[in-house]
Order: sequence, then C-alpha cells, then structure tokens
Amino acid sequence: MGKFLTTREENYSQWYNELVLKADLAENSAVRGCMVIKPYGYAIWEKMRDALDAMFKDTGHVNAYFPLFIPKSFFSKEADHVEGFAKECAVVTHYRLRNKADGKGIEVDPDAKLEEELIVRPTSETIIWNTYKNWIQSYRDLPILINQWANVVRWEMRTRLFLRTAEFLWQEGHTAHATQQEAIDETVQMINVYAEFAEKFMAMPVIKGHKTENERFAGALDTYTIEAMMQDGKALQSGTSHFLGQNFAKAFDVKFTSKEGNLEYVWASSWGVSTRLIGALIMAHSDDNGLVLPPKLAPHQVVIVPIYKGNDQYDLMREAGNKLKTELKNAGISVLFDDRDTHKPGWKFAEYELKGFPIRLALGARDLENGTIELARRDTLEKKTYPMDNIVRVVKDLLDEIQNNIYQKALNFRNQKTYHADTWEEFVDIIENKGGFVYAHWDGTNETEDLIKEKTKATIRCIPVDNPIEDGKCILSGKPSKQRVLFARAY
RNA sequence: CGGGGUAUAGCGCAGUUGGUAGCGUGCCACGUUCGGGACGUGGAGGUCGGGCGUUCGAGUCGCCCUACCCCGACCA
Repeated sequence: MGKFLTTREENYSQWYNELVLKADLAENSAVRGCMVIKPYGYAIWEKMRDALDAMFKDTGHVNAYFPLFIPKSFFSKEADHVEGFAKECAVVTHYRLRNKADGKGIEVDPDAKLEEELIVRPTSETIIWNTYKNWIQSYRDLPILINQWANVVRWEMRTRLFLRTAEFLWQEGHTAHATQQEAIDETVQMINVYAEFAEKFMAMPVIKGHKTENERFAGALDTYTIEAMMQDGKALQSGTSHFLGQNFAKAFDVKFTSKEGNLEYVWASSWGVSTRLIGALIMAHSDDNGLVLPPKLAPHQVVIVPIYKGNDQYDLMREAGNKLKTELKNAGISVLFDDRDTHKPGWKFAEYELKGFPIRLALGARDLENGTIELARRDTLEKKTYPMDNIVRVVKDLLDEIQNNIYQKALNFRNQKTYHADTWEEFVDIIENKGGFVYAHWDGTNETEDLIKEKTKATIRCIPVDNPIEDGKCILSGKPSKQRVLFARAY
C-alpha cells in the first residue's frame, strides 16, 4: 500500500492537515482564516445537519433566520457578552466603494460611512433577543423554541481547517421560557440531544458536564458541554448548551405577563454545534490510511468498483454494477457505483480508502462467473469474498457492525487514556507524558484553575454531570474538594 | 501582536562562484494494460510573490512591501 499521509505518530497535527486536504474535504481560501468547504466535506456537513435538524424538530423546535449584521449598540447591552466577544468581531463601517482618483483600482468611499457600525455576528443572542422583545408579551407567547442554521464570524488569530476558522457554519438554538426550570430543562435537553448525536451518529463517545466559570459562555449562568477525546489524547469541545438565566431578557427588556398577572423577565437558553464537528469526526476515527467515516454520516456508505478488461467486460460490469446498486439502494443503503473508465481499479481502491467509504465492493469477471463479490471494510481493512445472492443483507448488517465497532474503538481508546490523579506530581506526569483525560480534585477557584493551566496547559474541560461526590484535596492548592473534575489539554 | 520560516509549472521541490530554468507528480494524445494509486512513446504547461536598486547581465546580491506556514498569547 502506498503511503500518502504523514502518520499520526510522526506528526499528529500534520496528519490532520494533510488528511483534510487529501480527502478533499476543505482547503484554505484566498481569505485569511476562511476555508472553502469542498463538496465531499460539505456532504458530511449535510448529513450532520439533516440528522440534527430532525432531532431538533422532534423536540419541538422550528427553524428561522436572523440577520448576519448586528448594530453595534446591541452588543454593549450585556456586559459579560461584550467582554467575551469584543476582541474577535469583524465590523462593517462603510456601505460603498468608488473608483480611485488615479484610476488604479477601488477604495472605500469615505462619504459612505455608516451612521451606526454593524458587527458581523459572532453569535446571535443580541439580535435575537432584540427581536424577541417584540414577540413576547404574555406567558401565552411562550415558550419560543427557535433554531437557525447560519454562518458566523469570529476573527481568530490562528486558524485550522474545521477546528477553528474565522468564518464557520453552525446552528444556534435560542429559546425563551416563562420559568427558570423550563429554561434549565431545555438547556439539559439539548446537551442530551448533542450527546446522543455524537454517540449514535458520529460514533464518538462524549463526556457531558458543566463548564467552570472561566470557561463558561460569555453571558451564561451555566454552560453544559460535551467533550470528546481525539486520538492524540487531547479534548475537543464538541457542543455547548447554555442556561442564560434572565441576562438577555434584562439587557433587552423582554418581559411578559404571567398567568398570575405579574410582569416578569423571560428565561433563556442557547445552544450550538458547528462545522468543528467535522474536525472531531476526523480526529476521532481516522487512521494513517485516511478517513474512517461512520456509516451514518458517510456521504456514501458503499462504493462499487468494477474490474474489467476490454469493452465487452466493461459492459457486463456496468450492467451487474447498476443492478447491484439498485438492490442496495432499495434496501436504504447509499451507494456510489464508480464506473468511470478514466481511472484504474487500484487507483479507485486507494481513493475510496483515503475518503473513508465504510464498505467497498469490487466486482470483476471472476465474480460474475462464481456468483461472488469481494467486500472490503474500511474500519478494519479486512477483505472477504461473499456469495452475491445474499450481499444486501451482508452489507446492511456490516454497516451496523462498523458503526458499533468504531464507537467501541473510540470508547476503548478513551478509557485507556483516562486517569485519576491524586498528587500534583502524578497529575503533571500524566498530562506531560501520557496525554488524555485526568480526573482530579480542584478547590473550585478561578485562580487555581488559571495556575494549573499556566503550569501544564491543561484546562478543566468540565465538571461531569452525575459526578460522584467524594472528599479529597485539590491537586495544586491542597484545599478541600468535594468532587473530581475532568482535566485535559484541549483544542 | 512577538519569535522563526517559506514564496520557482496545477501540486511537491531542486537550482552551484550572478550567464536567460529543471526534477518528481499531475495534465493531454496514442498504444499496451486493468483483482491495491500500471508502463512506454510523444506533447502542453513559467511575468521565478510584488516593487526598487547593484550589474553588460539577477531565480541567485541589497533594500522595501505583500501573502502564507510553524511556535507563543486568545478561542467553538
């Protein structure tokens, strides 16, 4: 087998960068920090989007769309929120260009200065709550359960394809409720939806938990997160759900009359996942031969590659291949039949392996004679010949098996790289030398958290939900602690 | 924004003391091939990132830009 990729062991981060490019998922664009998502990468996003969208609808949400631009003044209304995003906002200041006086190119027309500058949304809480103000008068107007699929811009200093780009695609849910409990329930419900999506569709185990005050969303009272472990042992925050309390309602003066006739502020939640999930998907499962995609998110679950000599055989294979494709399709399996005569079978084998197609079927003259077909599964790279008459059943079962297998593999990996540390020396040794997740006691202060980060680059990924209560001492300060929190270096 | 690096064919790179640009791969044509990225023959493809300077002559030397990459501070 030819070697096209840097191996994970050689240089994990280079492996990732090369894989994204070579698997044709995305590339850097002419715009600093912004990526072009190529058709194959976008197809994965569409699968994610469709699955998530269905889950949102099932939990009573509807889609809507709010503007890309946000008046600057909206941003100053919620203090923590401003502070969190101010440093990475793109700002529109003018609305017109003109030809330069010397005729060489164009320039911003200084006469076309906007009266109020516009922020390109880094997230939409402000514009949405400004809008909700007009929609909400009574408890009868609640709850509002809206999601939007959109792009957002955060002017990052250092970017990496999918993991951190200046512009990215995501969904953001914004809900309004009459009671605190309802808003909290919503927040919890949505982090559960994300966890279920990660585990069932992405085949990626995640740890659900609360963010610490330091890591919390700007403007939230409580942030829930799902944290996944990548194959280099680092954590990747894969989705967040925020209980916003009445912060935005107060900032935008959104009140409603309750059943009892009292005027009250509305309770809020917001929650989102982004194209970063594609980065997570890649780093959770792929290997040194290329992508490994879970069948539930692979743009095509099966590829059929015909093998033939001469036109007569080509015609036979096309006929047989199309028939097989139809049978698989009728069984609900997504299939690509690559009958291009412009590429050799060997080339196609390598290509689809690199692109992570879960199952490859190779159909040749020998098979037609014997009534067989060769099947190769991507996750284990095993090849086996099956009788043709039962192949749809075999493929269907195998797709389920692959989905389970890669989940199990990721889970085993995470378990193997998850540690408990009781002393500072132990903690540092694990973070520095082993990598992975470390459960350790923490005294609950921002100062200690910052100090640990400074010393080890490890951060508190979350305080897991259903965390066992256990008396202990903070690994750094030695102060008493009631529970362990999850530490790791993170993306 | 600091520190380091790179810029030459679509992509990856070489280019010696300064003498007018080459390799691999990919691309096109034809033929032989086709069960793990085939082979042969022929062919196309370059304002050497931009500007100014030194020189008879600059991919090569000097200065100034610009873009990108890597390492830090910030982050989904």
